[in-house]
Parts: sequence; structure tokens; C-alpha cells
Amino acid sequence: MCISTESSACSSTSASPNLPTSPSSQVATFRKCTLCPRIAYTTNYNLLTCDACKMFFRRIVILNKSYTCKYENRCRASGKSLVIACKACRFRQCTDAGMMFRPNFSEVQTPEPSELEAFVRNVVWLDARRGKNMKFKFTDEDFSLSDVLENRPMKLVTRVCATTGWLLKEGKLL
Amino acid sequence: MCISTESSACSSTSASPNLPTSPSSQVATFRKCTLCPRIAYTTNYNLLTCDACKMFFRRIVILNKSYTCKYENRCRASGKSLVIACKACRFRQCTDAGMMFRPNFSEVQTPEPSELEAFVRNVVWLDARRGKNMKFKFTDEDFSLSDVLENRPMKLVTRVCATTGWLLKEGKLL
DNA sequence: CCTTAGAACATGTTCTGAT
DNA sequence: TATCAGAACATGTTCTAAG
Ligand SMILES: [Zn+2]
Ligand SMILES: [Zn+2]
Ligand SMILES: [Zn+2]
Ligand SMILES: [Zn+2]
Repeated sequence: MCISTESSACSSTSASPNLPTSPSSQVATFRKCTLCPRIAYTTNYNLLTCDACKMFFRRIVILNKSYTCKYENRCRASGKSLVIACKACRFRQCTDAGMMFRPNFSEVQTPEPSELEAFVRNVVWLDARRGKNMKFKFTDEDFSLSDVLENRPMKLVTRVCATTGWLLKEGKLL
Repeated sequence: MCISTESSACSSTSASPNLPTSPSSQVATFRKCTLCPRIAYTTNYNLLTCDACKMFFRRIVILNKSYTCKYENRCRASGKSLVIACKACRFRQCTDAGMMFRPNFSEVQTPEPSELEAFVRNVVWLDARRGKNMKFKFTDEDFSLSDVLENRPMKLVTRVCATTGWLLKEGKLL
């Protein structure tokens, strides 16, 4: 087998599912993800992991989500699944293994669900008002959404890509 | 085994990866997807398929995409992958098996890449103009984006959900 | 009730840019 | 050049609602 938890060099061409293949041609070197059977190309958030595990961990942190295990907090990858189905246990596996990620804007505390809803409503309302006012009256009032969008929490969908200036979809909601 | 291409009743609880499990408790009935090893619960686009194959097919049609096989148009599902990695061959497998889907708005011909770009630029420009004008002058001019968004091709990202009125993400780009 | 198209949500893979 | 966070893209799963 070509998998190694250590730094021993292994080879692979480019099997789409990032699973190890038989060493046919010497191309890229890799090791095994600390958390699942997939290939790990680099260290992610302080732990050698595959990209799937990286993104799973990242999204939960960014979106500031939390899950509760329905069982005994001992869920395992079952059947043909490569990872733990229970999000709570899968995430705990990440942190237990040493993954860590503290976004800059982490001081932004968790908005309550009601706050999030309020935020969305605010945007919708502001946009609606802008639409009305710009048709019927002249005003200097600032109708831009910057006030609301300013220091918005990462969990919201409406983030603007720093490079492209386009809206991102990671934050859901769209 | 509990898989059957016919209508014989099988059972499953709720294994996350839609793969058949051993018949433990009699709950739901299912058959095998015509195109892959997954479970098929219903007919989709005229063929008994799983939801993954359904969405794969749907998206290509909706987005009006086309792919070309880099090999001999004989690609197969390899290794641990459940489906054909080559999109061209996987899609052809769908149509060959009888899947069919002709959206209402199909008369909307394929916009050239340049047209697509132009569309995006139009929206951006219109939005920018609206932002400026509503600050400095009074006008009856319609600054809504409806003109542009009107009969827009499905392949564009900016579709509005008929029910929620929110932007959808299926169309990519956003 | 069924069936199933489509939306919504979740996850996985690849690309890009900064360092 | 190598690393890796983050964006962008692609795919898979679940939910909703119309008929
Ligand atoms: Zn992993
Ligand atoms: Zn658990
Ligand atoms: Zn299938
Ligand atoms: Zn092919």
C-alpha cells in the first residue's frame, strides 16, 4: 500500500476522488489525512488533512455553527463513508486532533437567530425604501446598504470578494 | 442483497450516502439507480435514477453545457467512484438510458460568452448608475434592473426564486 | 396519500494568490 | 519554488410544494 502517516514519499497521478491509488507513475508525493482515508497534500489549520476535512472544519468555524451529537459522542465513520456522518463528532475529531482556526473578526459574537433574521429584514427593507424614494422624491439621505453591510458577521451570505468585488456564496442565503 | 432492478420491495433506514444497506428494519422501499449503484426512489426525467444522477443531468441541461470526452467515449466508473468521472460520457449515459428534459424556456438559444459578459456588465453598470442618480437628482427613470433581468437565459446565475423572491445560486456566478 | 421537479442545503474538488 | 488560506467551482443530499 502507498499510504503512510509519516513523511514517506508516495506517488499518484490524479484519481478524482482524492483517494490513494496504486503507485503507477511517480508524480506527486502525499501522505494520509489525519482524519480520514483521503490524501493530504498540505497542512491545513495546523493539521495535516485532506481538502475535504479542511473545508468541513473551516465552514463550521466561519459560520459559527455548533452541533450536538444525538448519541454518545462516539460516532465513527460507518459503511462506505470516508468520514463521520455526525457533524458534532466529526468536528470534535478535528479539534481533538489539533486543528485550530481563529478568524480575525472573531470578536464578532454570535448573532442570535433573531438578530440574523433582523439583519436580513433590514437589508430587504432598506432596499425597498431605496426603490421607492428614488422614484418619488429627492433626498440626500444615504440609501446605500453600507450601514448594514459594514461590520457584518461572517455567517452572512452577503460577503463581497475582495478581489473580484462579487458576492460570495459560501455564506449561504445568497 | 437488497438491490433489485425490478420492482421488488427492499428496505432501508437512512444511511446517509444513498447506498443500499442490509435489510434491518422494513421502512422504505427502493430500487437501484439505472446509472449508478445508488438507491433510486423515484423516476427522474423519464428514468429511474438516484438524486445525484438526477441533478447531474438537470444541471447540464439547465446550464446548457456540453462536454467532450478526451478519450474514446467509453469512459467507465473507475475505482471507488460510483459514477463516470468523464462528464461527457456520464451525460451521454444519461441520454442513452432515456433521460429527457426540455425546459420551457429552451428556445432561449445559447448566449455567446461575450454576451454573457455583456449581460453582467450591464447589470453592474445599471446598478452603479442607479446608485449615483438617486443621490444627485430626481427622476422618473426606471432604474430597476428588470429590463436586463427580464427574459434572461437560465444559464445565468441571477435567477429569482418564484416563491421566496431571493436570488438562486444554481446558475453559478453568484 | 403519491410522485417528482425544483429549491435549498451540505459537502467535496480545484484554482489562485499571497507569503 | 513550496505552502496554504480562501475563493471558486462541482457534486451530492434533503426539503418543499404542485399536481
Ligand atoms: Zn480528511
Ligand atoms: Zn456523534
Ligand atoms: Zn445514480
Ligand atoms: Zn469519456
